[in-house]
Amino acid sequence: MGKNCRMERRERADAARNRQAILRAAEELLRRHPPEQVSVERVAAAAGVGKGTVFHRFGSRTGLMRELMAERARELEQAVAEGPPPLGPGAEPVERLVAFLARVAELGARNGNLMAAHEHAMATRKGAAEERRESNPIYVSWHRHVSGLIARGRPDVDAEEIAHMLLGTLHMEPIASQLRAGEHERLAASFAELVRALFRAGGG
Amino acid sequence: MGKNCRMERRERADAARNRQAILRAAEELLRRHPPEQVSVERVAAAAGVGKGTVFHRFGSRTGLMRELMAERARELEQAVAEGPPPLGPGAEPVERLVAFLARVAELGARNGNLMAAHEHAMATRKGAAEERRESNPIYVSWHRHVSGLIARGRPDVDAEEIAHMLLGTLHMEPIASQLRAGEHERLAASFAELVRALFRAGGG
DNA sequence: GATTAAGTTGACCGATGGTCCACTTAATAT
DNA sequence: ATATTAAGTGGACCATCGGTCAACTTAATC
Repeated sequence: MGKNCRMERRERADAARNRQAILRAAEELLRRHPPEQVSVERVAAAAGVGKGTVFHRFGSRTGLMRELMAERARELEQAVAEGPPPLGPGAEPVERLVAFLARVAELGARNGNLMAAHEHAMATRKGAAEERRESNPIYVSWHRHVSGLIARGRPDVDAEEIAHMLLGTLHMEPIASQLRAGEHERLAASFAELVRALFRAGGG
Repeated sequence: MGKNCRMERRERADAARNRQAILRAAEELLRRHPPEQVSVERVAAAAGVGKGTVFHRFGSRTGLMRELMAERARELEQAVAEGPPPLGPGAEPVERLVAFLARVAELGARNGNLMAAHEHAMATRKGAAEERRESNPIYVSWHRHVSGLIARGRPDVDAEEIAHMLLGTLHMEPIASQLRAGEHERLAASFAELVRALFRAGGG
């Protein structure tokens, strides 16, 4: 019952170091190469570990990409939950939505091929039912946020469907490559245009 | 200079037969299985031909999917160019756009995994610059139509971007699976909602 | 029936995501 | 310090994929 009686065994020090090395290596490779060229083996080599280690840590290519994405999304998630308006609570739904989508676009722009890589990983053979069914938790949380805001502003429309449509944009190749080039303002502007039009049309 | 002096050598009879067999087999497999499980080899086996024949006919997996997609799109393309309103010329841009997107949704619903398969094929390693740059001609033509209609109704917005956003919807996994389940009306309704809101917001 | 270009095929290639297990090593208990 | 041991590691190995190719067939022509 001493101070070392932790039930949850911590991750070993070398394991934690390797986890970081792998994540950083994947990040770096993804910044410079299209996702289909960033194989697990290359990531492992760049991180200075064996391929098996990557799979041991992240389970699958999808798992690695998911973790990378989660890392990027955490900051945004917090800003949404408890940050200042218009992103955080307090502002009107329209403004919150516009602000959120702008940030998502920016996040897409800063992360190069990450979104595409995750999509690509999901589309790959092995991970059948389990991996793909519940999709990725970040998408789910984003979708909940967006569809919640839409529902508050326009209770009469199919908010969930429209939220899927808006977020789907990020996974589109023509737009993704635009984001990769840094042009996130263009997407943000069109997001704003669509959202404002939608809210105005019903609000009177 | 007799009656057989055709310069354009026709496709041989057995080749034409195999082409059809391959297309139909791919169609059938795609109706029942997720795209990543429909390998070229399986298509070939189902069509009763060798793998090499598929590549000889269609060049690549992408080429096969593209052809399948083109086959499905031809009918729609013609209806748009010279059919009766609201799909064809004559109706207001809003109505044409709503009608067009409804048909696109329906097309997606009837074709199971075709869109996803094409996307999946595009994301696959080999076909680097050439295959991917100009994207697929069907998408380009759809995009031109949609962005043209938007520009006519709302000259002040970024029509090309918004057209990408609307069409991008079809490539989204949550919505694609909805379409696969036959629920194309739901997508069509949200398309209509968004488009009407967009046009109303600017038209006064 | 001969000629020939078009078509066909399956063994083969390099690469990928993922598995496995013999081997190391960090954290603990003594 | 040393022993114990569970966690971690690495890379040969596997099935499968898209794609290539050279030897072989065959449909269309004269």
